[in-house]
Formats: sequence, structure tokens, C-alpha cells
Amino acid sequence: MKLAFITNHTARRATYKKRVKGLMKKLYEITTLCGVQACGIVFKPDDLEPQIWPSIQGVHSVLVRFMHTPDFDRDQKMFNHESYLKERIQKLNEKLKKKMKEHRMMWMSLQLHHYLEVGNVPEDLSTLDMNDLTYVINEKMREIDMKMVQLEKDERA
Amino acid sequence: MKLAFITNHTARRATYKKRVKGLMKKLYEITTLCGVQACGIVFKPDDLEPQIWPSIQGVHSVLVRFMHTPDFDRDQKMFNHESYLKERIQKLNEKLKKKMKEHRMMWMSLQLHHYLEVGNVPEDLSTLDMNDLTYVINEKMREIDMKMVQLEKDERA
DNA sequence: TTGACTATCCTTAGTAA
DNA sequence: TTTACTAAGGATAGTCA
Repeated sequence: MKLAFITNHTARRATYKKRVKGLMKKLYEITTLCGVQACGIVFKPDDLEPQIWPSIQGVHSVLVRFMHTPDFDRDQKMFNHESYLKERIQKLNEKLKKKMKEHRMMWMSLQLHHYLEVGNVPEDLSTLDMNDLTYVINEKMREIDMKMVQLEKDERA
Repeated sequence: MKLAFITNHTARRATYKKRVKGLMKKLYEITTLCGVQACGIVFKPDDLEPQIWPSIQGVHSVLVRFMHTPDFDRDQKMFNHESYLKERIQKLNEKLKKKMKEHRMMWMSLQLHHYLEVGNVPEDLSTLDMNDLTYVINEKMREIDMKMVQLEKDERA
């Protein structure tokens, strides 16, 4: 097997699940066998909460020790909340925008497919003034799209 | 082999050396294969410097992120204004996603209906009243707009 | 101590239910 | 989606130099 990013989503997920379990087991084993203190932290891209070993308290304990090692500059602004927040929100928004676009396109194909296969319409929508509604909605959608484009431009600038 | 502390000093040292190497390799593999962010720290009792992966900078990067996870904040009782803000923005993002999804579904249903009606659109459409659904949709639009503005503000702030 | 070297055991990718 | 299974390859305890 090639040691490279697994592009297939389900395969990657499966591998991750197995390997994270294996990793945590290895951590448990080395600490038990060798009497050392260890911790591990793994962040999945879409998961806010990390996988950790052995526990929040355990990780914390290791981190405190780590931050007191000679090499580590304690005065670094590593826990500057504000700058971290900004960065994180920006990334979140980028992801969100991407997802929104993808979803919209997906829905269009799905709906079209549904029409071609089944050929029916939701009944509660059949009495609406479609011209007015679609106009308003399309306007709103365009505004949102433009905002998104603007945001992307701003980010690039 | 029994999974317990190896009392023999040399044997323990040998095992440690091998297993630490294996552990770091596993970390490298899971990050490469699954595109996740991870770090590992191991302290030997007699060694001041820990074994780390991937590097001081890499560990640092993961720790910054870890220090900002909700659970850790809660554990640290760091209920300051910034973490409150972060939580709020997270909730906002979630709500926005939800609204966008709802909105997309409705919009696509409407679009589909419009599509189906093309060719035999009733001529007296303009006499139909906007009903409750129109109101609901416009409400949702406004909410989405407000969230977008809020997010943009937060982003710039 | 360290660095091979293997036999054994473990992990896990792929597969199927 | 998860769970179970298994062959293949990988990790490593024990050993020797």
C-alpha cells in the first residue's frame, strides 16, 4: 500500500478509525511497558474535538511538563486566543462557503433527477405565485453569491 | 509477552527505543494517509527532553489548537470573554449552515416547480396572493443575511 | 552499550455481510 | 453506515555479535 493521502473519503475514514485506535493502543503500551509519560493528540479536519490519549488531565499534565522543557519558549504567544480565533473563523467560513456551493449544485441535480424519475411536485407549493417567489429568491441568492465572491476577493487581496 | 512494566533496565531501554520509533512512524503514517493534524510527546523519567513528533513547531501548532478546544477550556475554567465569543461564533456558524440548508431545499423545490410549469404557466398568476410560505422564506432570507453580515464583521474584527 | 537478524505476534487494508 | 474476517505486511522481543 502506498503511503500517501487517501483520496477516497470512505476508505480514508475507515483507515483513520483503525489507525487512531492502533495509535492509542501503542501509547498505552509504551507507557505501561517502559514507565514513561506520554500523550497523543489527533485532529481530524472537520472535527472540532481532537482524539486524545490518555485523557484531558493526562494530556494536560504532559503539556505542563513539555512547556517547561528548556527548548520550549514559554513566553511565546502560543495561547493568544484572539489571533487564533481569527484564523480559525476564517478557515471555517471558507469551508462553509465551499460547502454551500457544492450543496446547491448537488440539490439541483437531485431535484432534476427526481423530476425525471418520479415526475411529481410537492403539493404545498403548487398554489404559490411562482413568478414573484422565484424572482425574490433568485435575487437573494444572487446577493449572497456576490457577498461570497466579495469575501473571496477580500481574502485574496 | 506480558503487558506490564519491564523491570529489567536494559530490556526496558531497548523496548523503549524500538517502540518510540514505531510510535513516531505511526504518527507520520496517520497524518499522511488521513490528512489529519497530530502530535505525540513522550517523557522518559530520567530524560529532561521529551521525544516529540513531528517537531517543536508541529507540536506547538497542535497544542495551540488543543488549548482552544471547548473541553479543554472548560476544564481549565477559562471562562473569559474570548472563549465565550468563540462559542458564540461556533453556534452562529452552525445555525447559518442549518438555515442555508433549509433555504436551499425550499429554493430548489420552488425552482423545480417553476421548471415544471414552464410552457403552461397560468396567465392570471399576478392575481394570486403571496401566502405564508413566502413570508417564511423571506424571513429566513433576512436571517441568513444578518448572519452573513455578522460573520463578516467578526471576521474583520 | 549499539546494531543486525528473525520468528512470532500484531496491525490493518481489503472484502463481505 | 458499522462489524467481522483474513491474508499480507509490519512491528518487535529475544538473541547474537
